[in-house]
Amino acid sequence: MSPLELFKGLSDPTRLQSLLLIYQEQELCVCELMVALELSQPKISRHLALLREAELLETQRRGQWIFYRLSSQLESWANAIIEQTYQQTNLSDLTQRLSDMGDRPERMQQCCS
Amino acid sequence: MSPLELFKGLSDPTRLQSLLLIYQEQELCVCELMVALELSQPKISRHLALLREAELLETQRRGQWIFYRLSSQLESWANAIIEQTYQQTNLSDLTQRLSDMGDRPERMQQCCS
DNA sequence: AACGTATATCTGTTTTATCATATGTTTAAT
DNA sequence: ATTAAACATATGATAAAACAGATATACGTT
Repeated sequence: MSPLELFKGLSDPTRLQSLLLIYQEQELCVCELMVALELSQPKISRHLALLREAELLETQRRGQWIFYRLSSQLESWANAIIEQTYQQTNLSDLTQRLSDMGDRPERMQQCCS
Repeated sequence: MSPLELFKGLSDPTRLQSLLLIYQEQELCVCELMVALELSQPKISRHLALLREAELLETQRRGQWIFYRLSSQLESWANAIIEQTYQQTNLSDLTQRLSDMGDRPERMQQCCS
């Protein structure tokens, strides 16, 4: 992945917020992002597909949910840029709506942090 | 300047290369970027105008030339992202064409480094 | 059947490229 | 001094391309 592809991925508010929130939460599914960003399902899904095609995100299906997380292939410079951006961004509204959300899918136990 | 604006600015190859080369060289005028990137004058000029409107670059006229450099207002997180991107990018072709260029505008003496 | 997600299609908007031209500066000629 | 030419850059207009959003629908799982 090149810097240009990273910047294209992050140059849209839906994608930027989605990626940063996923970064913060380790992983999220589409329905959680819909609630946090207050956007329609196809809109979220379409932007996540772009981030996945850019190899910024990867997916894992667990039951009926598809969880998105940062690609495990991400190089360190890309991680550093995401971290710096995260430090610079206020996600409190999104985080709030996420924690107010009912019926969130259950997570696997994080047995070995 | 927000992360989103920075990423929009850097999400085009002409703008990304121009900005990184300016970062490396301290300052450059349009005619130097034309040679280094092998692109037309209006194309370079337009993209630089966008970067200036995004407050990523600032300009200074000296004689018939207009020099572009990184904005002195840039916050440190933005500088850090640019530096990381620079480390990750190979500008040797551009740098080569720049140093092969004849008739480059003269620089002020850098008296006090 | 119900739920979560993806995708196709169409539409409207934004972005980019190109050509022509305008602005401002320097140099040279008269 | 004044004018003209040459040069560097910016910008207006238009066309082409890329992108984003909405609705409807398809797919896969429970």
